[in-house]
Amino acid sequence: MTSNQEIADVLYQIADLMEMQEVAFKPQAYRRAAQTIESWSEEVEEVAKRGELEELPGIGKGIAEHINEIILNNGRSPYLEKLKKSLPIKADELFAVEGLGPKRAMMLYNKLKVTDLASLEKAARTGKIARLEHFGETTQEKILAGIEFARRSKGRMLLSQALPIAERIIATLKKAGPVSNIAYAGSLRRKSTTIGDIDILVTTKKPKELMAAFVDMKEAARTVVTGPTKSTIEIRNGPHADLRVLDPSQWGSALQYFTGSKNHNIALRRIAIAKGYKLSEYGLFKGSKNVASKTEEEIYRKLGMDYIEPELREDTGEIKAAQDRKLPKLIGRSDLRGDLHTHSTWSDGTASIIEMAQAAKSYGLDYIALTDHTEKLKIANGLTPQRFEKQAAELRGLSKKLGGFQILHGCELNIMEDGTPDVPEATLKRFDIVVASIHMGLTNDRARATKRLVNAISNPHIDVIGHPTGRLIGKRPGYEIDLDAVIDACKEHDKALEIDSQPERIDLDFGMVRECVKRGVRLSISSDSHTTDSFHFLELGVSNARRGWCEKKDVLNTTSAEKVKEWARKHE
DNA sequence: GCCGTTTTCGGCCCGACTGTTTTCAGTCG
Repeated sequence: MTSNQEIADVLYQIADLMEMQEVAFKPQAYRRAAQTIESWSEEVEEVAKRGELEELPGIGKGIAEHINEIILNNGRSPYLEKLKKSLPIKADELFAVEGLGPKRAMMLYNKLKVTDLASLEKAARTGKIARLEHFGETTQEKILAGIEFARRSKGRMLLSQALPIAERIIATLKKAGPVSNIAYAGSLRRKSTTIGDIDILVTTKKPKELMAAFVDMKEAARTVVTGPTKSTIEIRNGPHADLRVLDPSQWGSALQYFTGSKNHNIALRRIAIAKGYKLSEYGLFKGSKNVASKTEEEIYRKLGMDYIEPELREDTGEIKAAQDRKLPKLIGRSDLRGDLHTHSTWSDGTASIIEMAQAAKSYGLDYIALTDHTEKLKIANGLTPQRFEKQAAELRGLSKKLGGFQILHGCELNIMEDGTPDVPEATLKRFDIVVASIHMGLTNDRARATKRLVNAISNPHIDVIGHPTGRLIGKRPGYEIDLDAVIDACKEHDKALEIDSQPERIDLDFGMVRECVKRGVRLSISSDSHTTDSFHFLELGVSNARRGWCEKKDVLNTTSAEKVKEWARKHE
């Protein structure tokens, strides 16, 4: 099986090399196709088998042929290899250096035989770049700084890491001068799983003071660029951050523009052109007349569509849905009434049951399911059937102290190699709800992992599959699963799949969430809390669910504790 | 190479900032 990411990477490489040879328009076409493929929730290899590649957006006859060839050769592309022979450049490495694009990279290759990051660094350190025509000392210095940054920032930041940085910048700016509007935009506002850099927009009567405060922030390691309306700094040990100062009359168009995504904006601008408008960050224009720019809402309205929430702006069908007035009414944090996956000191949590319950209550929830680990997960101090009995006794004693807040008794059991639980049936029967997860054998192949999950879903005592793909963002990809087969099993047995909201998990990913929503599979958004201060992770899970077009009705824990128990009881 | 509210050819998003030019190309988002 050749993964979607592998196919997309090949197409990206083709685009890079073509761009360096100054091939017109094709690079964009290949990149657009690559983006479609890496965000496609179904395996593209399956689409290819059905002969339906050309139905995917941005993929026509030519690229479909390339994809078939890549699949046939197990991920290798003879076409790319031929390109590389004529131009042996690691373009993706070089383009990651700030200020280096196709033209300059080509010049460096022709004059200095620069092909990758190492040879680029050598050329810069020996002063050869500064002596080239059209380059200079300053450019050489910038390239060296860029190399360092590219090496350090390989892999993007988690959403949960970027959010507090953005909030700190906003707090600093608010102290520096009067601001009428301030917000973060970009992938942060769209709540992407990972974030490349941070975009802050502001309207103010004191632009100079705010720009100065921004580049002088104590978190800033250096200034990358600075101008009257735009500055970029590098956060110490962190990402780049941009500040843009705007006129209040252009707040909506600028927020729309800088929120992106790029593909969403390109699609919008095409629609604008078709309607005789021009859309930019300064507004929607008919000739030289500004017809909408104060709010995002009026821009979308003028373009003949409903307002599109930032989380949906990826050009994956949201524009058509907005035109047809068929956008989903997205779930919000306040729709969640409980949390169906939490831990206590009985297994590997850091707080007692009562502390966890009180924390959940003050976070605004009505109930939690206590789902400590089971016996086979030794490293997490998993509970034996006897200890679960004792835990049940403690729970009975607690119920009076919680003033209406409910604790469901559950567990997070281990799905063993053959798909069976590591808990005897008699013990399983006593739980209000059972979450089942794969913790061991994470390297199973696709067929095996799928079979384990399907077996678990078919078990009448199991209600929810926890972190269904086992991924850790930036650390391990997780096991591959046949989502279709898992969805079929969930539909057949009316079981739920979890969106685990731990920042490095966010598992299911939004692409798979969207597939579940489309097919009517119930979801559970849970914090997987091991500490009293983890319940706010639910906001990350909700954002991810929103990116997957999820509504309140799709999520199990938007109902009452009683309804959840009733649903679980039906399985046995 | 892809696509269609200009539909099978002829387009393909738009503007700011920088460095090295001495009027603009390259890069970025």
